[in-house]
Amino acid sequence: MKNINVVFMGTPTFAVPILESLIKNYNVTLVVSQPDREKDRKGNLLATPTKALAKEYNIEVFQPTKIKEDYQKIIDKQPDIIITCAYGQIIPDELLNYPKYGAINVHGSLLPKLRGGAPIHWALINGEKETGITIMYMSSKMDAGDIISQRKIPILDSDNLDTLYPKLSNLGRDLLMDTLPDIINNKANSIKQNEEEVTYGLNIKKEEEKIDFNQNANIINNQIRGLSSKPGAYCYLDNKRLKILKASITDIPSQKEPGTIEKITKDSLMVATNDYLLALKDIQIEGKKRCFVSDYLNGINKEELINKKLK
RNA sequence: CGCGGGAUAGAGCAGUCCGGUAGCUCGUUGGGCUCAUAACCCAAAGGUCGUUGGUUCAAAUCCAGCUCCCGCAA
Repeated sequence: MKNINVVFMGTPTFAVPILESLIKNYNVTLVVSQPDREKDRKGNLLATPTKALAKEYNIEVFQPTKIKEDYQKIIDKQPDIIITCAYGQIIPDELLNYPKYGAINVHGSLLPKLRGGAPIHWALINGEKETGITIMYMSSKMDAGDIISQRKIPILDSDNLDTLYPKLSNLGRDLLMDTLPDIINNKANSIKQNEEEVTYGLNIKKEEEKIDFNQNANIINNQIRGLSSKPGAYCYLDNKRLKILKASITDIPSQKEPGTIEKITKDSLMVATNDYLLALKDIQIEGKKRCFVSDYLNGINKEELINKKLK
């Protein structure tokens, strides 16, 4: 398979195992990623994860600001196939139509469910019991192309973003490796997506990270799972930002106004919601490191904390 | 030089303003109580107070530089 000329387009950590596997088995001649945007506190730009990996293997990297206008470099590589995974920009038709084996995408949901940039987050937030990977041909519409292959994975109650994300990333890698030979040998069948079943999992907005305790405990818990540990679901305690990284639902009915710290146990802050108490287990207060609630409770006056409200 | 918070025992914190014996809660170890225990009681170990320099009779504390961690913003 080393004779197949692959251009890979992808940006975040999710794409890394997939890219690495491609590098080992195919001839990846160019890696396209979003421009470096993330900075550390000193203002230094950090390389995107796929760029960092490409550099390890001495593969050329291309980071156009607008792929829509700036794609000739990819054509010049004369790819046999373009493989994308969480690239982050809409790719122009000229590119999608160029390679003889087409342009395919590895997506972190069971399409047509959860089209968009944050399918893993939303699968958790929505409380789904299963999700998976879809490999499809790309079309000009976001995540709407014909499906080549899919593989499912259960979502466990114990899963959060930190655990599900790498599972899906590795699943994507495995499915791609199993699917690619069929594509190259023209044995792949693809089917259209059922437009009536389309749902979206668009990128998370800031306001979607904020917790509204005026909901049922399981809804809040799913939000916490879907955002943990980064960016983290948050609320405010004493005007300080409090991220909640892990919680669990109890069967104790809430007595007080939603958001009230109703009870404190050895290892939990029990917060009132619309229905049952939510037991906070793992938190991070603004300016502090993440810590278990059991540790946090060792350092504070519990009497003063009780009946305070999270907003 | 984007804004702000922080660094004190294995963990979470107080003490810093106003310099003078290193504290709290938990954990660990040993002992006791108990049918038993994650419960209770007693005891012990565990700290160059991030780092370097300055002021002082005396610095965790005051002053200056540096390092690292975290939140926000991009």
